[in-house]
Amino acid sequence: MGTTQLEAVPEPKYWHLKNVIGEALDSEFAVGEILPNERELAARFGVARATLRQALEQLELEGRLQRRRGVGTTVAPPRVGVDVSTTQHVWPGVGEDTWQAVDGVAGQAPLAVARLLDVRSAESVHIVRRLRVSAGLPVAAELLYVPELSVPGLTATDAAGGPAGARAVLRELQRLTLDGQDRSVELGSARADDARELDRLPGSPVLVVTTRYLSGGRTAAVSVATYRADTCRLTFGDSGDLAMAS
Amino acid sequence: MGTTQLEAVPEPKYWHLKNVIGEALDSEFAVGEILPNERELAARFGVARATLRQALEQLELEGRLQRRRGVGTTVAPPRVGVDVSTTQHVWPGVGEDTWQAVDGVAGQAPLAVARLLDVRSAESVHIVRRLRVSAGLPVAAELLYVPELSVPGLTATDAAGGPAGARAVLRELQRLTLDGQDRSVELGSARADDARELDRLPGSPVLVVTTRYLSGGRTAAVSVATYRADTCRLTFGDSGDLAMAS
DNA sequence: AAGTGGTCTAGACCACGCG
DNA sequence: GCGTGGTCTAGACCACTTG
Repeated sequence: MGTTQLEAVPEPKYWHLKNVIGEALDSEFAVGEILPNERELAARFGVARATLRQALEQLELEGRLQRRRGVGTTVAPPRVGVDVSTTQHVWPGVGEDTWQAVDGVAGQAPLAVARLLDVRSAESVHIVRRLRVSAGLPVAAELLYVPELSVPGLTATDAAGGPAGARAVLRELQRLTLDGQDRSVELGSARADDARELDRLPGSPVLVVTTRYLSGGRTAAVSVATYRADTCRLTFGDSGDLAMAS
Repeated sequence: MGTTQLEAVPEPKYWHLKNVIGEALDSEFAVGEILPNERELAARFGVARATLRQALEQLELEGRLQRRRGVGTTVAPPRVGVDVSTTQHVWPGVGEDTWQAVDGVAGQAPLAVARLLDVRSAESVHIVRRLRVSAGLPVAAELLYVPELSVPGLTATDAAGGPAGARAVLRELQRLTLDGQDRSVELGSARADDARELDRLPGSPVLVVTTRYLSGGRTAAVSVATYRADTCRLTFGDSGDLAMAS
């Protein structure tokens, strides 16, 4: 009875730390400014480096910090709004400057994609690799899976081999009538190859946008685009611009 | 010269571990099955517990595992597709069973929301708290910010106090004509109160869906909905159902 | 009370970017 | 070569759930 419980809910140290640093970020740091290094920060707050890192990880997840090995930790700019609205209803690669074709190969779709395509998982499909660039920085890497059935006027050698092959597939795809598309967004972690192209470490959090392109009652193509979760805010608006900047 | 470098690219242990366990999950475990505990797994793989945990964290981020303190680690079911398509163009709370009103209070919007509402940050707004339930489980917690200007026929006492007040605000809002809406999705970490309602730990990854409701050339309301990133896949489709289930 | 995952420590070494 | 963040260890204790 005698003791009044002042700290009834002892919140974790890293959580408290995250909030403290977050507030400091708002008031005492400018975008792009570099923070003291982790060993220094840990010492300053009187915690182990691992605990300090847990706080920084959260802030990076929220897009407020950017950490680069060999360089340091900097204050991140506000997230970029990236338009992924589905209202345009066009095939990938039509009025293009946002996406650039990187490569085209023949291969087989992963199981989950094969199901969406309604294709035997061992069956060979065209795979087009594209990169989305915004303001000079890569924001997304895409794998576009196109069954050979969707682009009959194309040989395997046409489709393969560098950007030219990739563009050939996109061109053939655009000859079909697009009946509709649906799209989903979920959290994922970057595969090794995507991470390399996005200039991130393997496993970093990404937003995975899966789009199914419908034509003639079939799924004509499936796109799996992985967006950097730290720097991107996906926008779907009619009016597009949900600016939160100052 | 003598030694041939077989492991030219030493990938991190936790990464390799993640892949090994991930494959085991596909082949040797059923949904809902509980894994051996972390100390046991770490010993079995010959790594420190922290390293093992790093691998499990990634798998949980990808929605493949579910960990609960005091209980254990279980194999997660495939993510639930949650429809968040914007095509309906309706005010929140119209043909409702997916969302349930929890509470209504008067308060002031956080800075980022105040900017979207074009409202002085100190100005009092109605705040409606809602919970989205899918298949009996909470999947999202929402804060709906409604400036008093948008619902002039409502006193502060009408709006406050439990579910009834919340529903009063929604009802008034529906009297306006909805001109449009736009929406954005980004990664965030759960605030303490959201985490509690979603049955997660504070800071767990969430998908933050911000919706702006436009009426009469103004932003009549802003909704900030946080979805559990581990269990949810947000769908935007015309045809809605992007099922990846077996 | 026992067993689980969650937090935290104090160290060590590694991989990378830059001067 | 030096300083940075990234990985890893071996241990301790805490918070929670369940029998």
